[in-house]
Amino acid sequence: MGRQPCCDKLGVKKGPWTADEDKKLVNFILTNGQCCWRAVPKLAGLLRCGKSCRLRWTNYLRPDLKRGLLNEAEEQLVIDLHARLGNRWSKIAGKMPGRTDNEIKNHWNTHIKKKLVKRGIDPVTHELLKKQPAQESQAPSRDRDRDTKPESENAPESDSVVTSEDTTSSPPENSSSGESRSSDFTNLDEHPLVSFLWGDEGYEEPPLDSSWKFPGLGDNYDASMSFWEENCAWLSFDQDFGVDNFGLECLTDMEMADRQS
DNA sequence: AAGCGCCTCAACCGCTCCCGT
DNA sequence: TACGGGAGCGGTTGAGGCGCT
Repeated sequence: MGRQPCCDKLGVKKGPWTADEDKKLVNFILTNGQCCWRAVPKLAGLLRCGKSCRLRWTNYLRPDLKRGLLNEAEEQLVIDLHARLGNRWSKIAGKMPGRTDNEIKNHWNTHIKKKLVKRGIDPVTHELLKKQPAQESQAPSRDRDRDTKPESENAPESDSVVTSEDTTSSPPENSSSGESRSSDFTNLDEHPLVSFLWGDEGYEEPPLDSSWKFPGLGDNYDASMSFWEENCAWLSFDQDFGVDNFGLECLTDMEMADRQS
């Protein structure tokens, strides 16, 4: 139907985000909250399309994001949820505070899929593969080496479908996107994200509030990033995301919701 | 030390869903 | 109820990183 593109193709920047752009976006969202994404680039002074801004925020800049690889419990949780929900990554991510759909999707495609195949499980149906492909995967290859961590590799597969019973270790108390956590900061000075972003030298002060500067931070983006990672741990699993439980109940709820839809 | 090939993951694209009118 | 517009979702891509030869 020739839908209107989400943004003018002309004059819209693509590709990796710069620290400067990140700062502008974060400044804007922390100040104004998430309004309509279409308007964000213009208001924030970015030459990006709104979609791109939303993606950058939800997948990378959001304060409540955990970073780093999924741990074993999280992986198992992903497997369980995938068995129930299929490729509905956003729903899966919704049950894993601090993780994004993109992150989970990537991890699934690059790690979990392979592991399941190695264990003789079809990653699509979560049922046992007819012919154990374990042997096939023995073929020497570098990535196998990388993947070949002892941890779950030897897990016996007695069930054709992976169940949730063994995921009681799953940490998240609840779900909910936690998208607007930034509003919890009454003083933006205290916002670690602002802190780390200011750590980048050479950035021109935005017209918002010069008091946001944090000279104590590192000089480069990476250093600041690690600062951010360290200081935002509280935003991950320790945080109350507003949903009571993250056990099987949530799955039941999901199933109910699915049935309704 | 250099070159090559594979892997990872951030970002894009296009479709679907949802909501307001 | 139908339509249009915006947001969200899932699949895909490609640049950069890393390990092996």
